[in-house]
Amino acid sequence: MIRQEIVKLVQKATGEEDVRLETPEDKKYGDYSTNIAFRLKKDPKEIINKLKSNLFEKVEAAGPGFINFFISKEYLQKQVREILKQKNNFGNLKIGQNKKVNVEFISANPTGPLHVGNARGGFCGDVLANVFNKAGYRVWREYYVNDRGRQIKVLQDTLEGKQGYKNEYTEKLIKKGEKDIDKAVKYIVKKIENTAKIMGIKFDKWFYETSLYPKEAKQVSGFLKKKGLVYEKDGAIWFKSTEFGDDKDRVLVRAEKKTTYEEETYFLSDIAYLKNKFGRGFDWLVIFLGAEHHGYVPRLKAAAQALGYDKEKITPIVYQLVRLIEAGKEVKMSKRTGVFVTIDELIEEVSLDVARFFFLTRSHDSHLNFDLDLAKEQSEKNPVYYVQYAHARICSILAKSEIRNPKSENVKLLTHASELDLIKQLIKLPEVIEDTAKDYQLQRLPQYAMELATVFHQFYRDCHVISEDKNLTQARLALSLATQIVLKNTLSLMGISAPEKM
RNA sequence: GCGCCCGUAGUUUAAUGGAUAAAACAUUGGCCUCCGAAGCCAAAGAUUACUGGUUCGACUCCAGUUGGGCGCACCA
Repeated sequence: MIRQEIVKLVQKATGEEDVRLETPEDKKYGDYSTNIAFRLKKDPKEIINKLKSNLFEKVEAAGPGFINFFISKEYLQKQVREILKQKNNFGNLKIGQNKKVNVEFISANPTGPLHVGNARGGFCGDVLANVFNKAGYRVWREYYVNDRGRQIKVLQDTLEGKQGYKNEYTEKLIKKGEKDIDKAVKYIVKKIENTAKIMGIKFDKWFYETSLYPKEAKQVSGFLKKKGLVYEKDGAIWFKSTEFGDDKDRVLVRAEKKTTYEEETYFLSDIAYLKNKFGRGFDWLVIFLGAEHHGYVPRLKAAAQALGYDKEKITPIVYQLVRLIEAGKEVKMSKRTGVFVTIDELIEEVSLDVARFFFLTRSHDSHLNFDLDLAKEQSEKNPVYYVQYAHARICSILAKSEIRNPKSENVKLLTHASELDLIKQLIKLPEVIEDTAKDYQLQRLPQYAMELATVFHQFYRDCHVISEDKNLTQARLALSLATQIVLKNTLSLMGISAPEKM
């Protein structure tokens, strides 16, 4: 990775560990730039003199203390061959060090269909898992099924004709006269599994809350009791989560007669689940939570500490809620009233590729307004097609050329500014993976894909690929092929198809 | 009341404390005798909610104000 190499060079020249590179917006400031001279209050020229490398066309001092790096074309040309060699492995990193990471997402209650609110966590979770995988982690996708507790009681009430959940699944169950709650849950989970499939998500495990009972739940409460972290009050059993920074203690086991369903709270289940996950050897737990559950983070971290785990090994990712808009006005989504747009509906209307791109383009911590009519109307103009078009265009060129394996020895003929710009964009993929694996800002992926498509289209405009000049044709075909590889790589990270024709 | 998140072109959103705040859609104009016009080029459009502070430098960090979302159960 070029960025890493430059960082190392600067570290060596300055003796400073903390070196950060930026990619300037304006080309005249180079391909990469650092403000290290400013931070160290040193003369940039002094640092530049210590830099010994053939990576650069030139390195210059500029502005109030920047050092700007211009990558040499020889280096860039070589990268085309590198990409062709690595193919789908291009962009694979080792920062995950083969560690096992468990990514839990969606985990919606089995009481009705998944809706557009669940779509956000679903697509983000799946794609982040892809990114982790590419960054060198061993990834495990998990869906936690809350198949006990209050919502199941309410589901049962629904089956018995009392007030409850109103949706196509419960209506179907009522019609069938299903009264067996286990069968009802099974039916709904199967439906949800199918929706996940439609979303292009493959969970490695559907973990049932009930599977923690009675053994693991009992073990965990026994463990906490032994540690003196629980006490009894008003007939209930409480966990001293305040000892670990939570703002109040939490109930683990309800007082009898205060509940019409099981006495153990979801929180006890969650502690047992936490222990179960670590027990399965995961080094890191990533959990996607809708904003309505953000208050749950401190008690989860408290539980981890009580169990003796490092709370830093748990990373909750809170995404803001999706607001449903109809005819310009907000509509409250509710599983009770049945007001929501299901994911199946959404994908049917706008296609999976558009749906994924739509949710990925927005930062998970910005609020999202979702208007199905608007989404339908704009789906044809979704930028995802812009990216896919670039891919299809490459396929068409490659098909036309009749040269299947372009010789990459000719890459030194790639000297046009548009060719070099394209290569510069191609070699940013590993940086995108690295940054995203570290900060979880998934919108970087669609952003990158669009920029890549743009520089390719510009290359296409400026440089005719298939021409009389055979050597140049080989070189440009090699570059096109490299672009195809990177585009396909990026799209597949997002779970979006890379069509050869459109 | 306390806590978390958000306020950026007409709209939907970007922007690891950096250099002229970026794109898509919408609007206006130009480009197919030439590898796919689902493309390219250009114009216009922003006091980054407001006020202070820190900094050589703030959309970004801090404090306050304001508008909105969410949470503060022996619900999950």
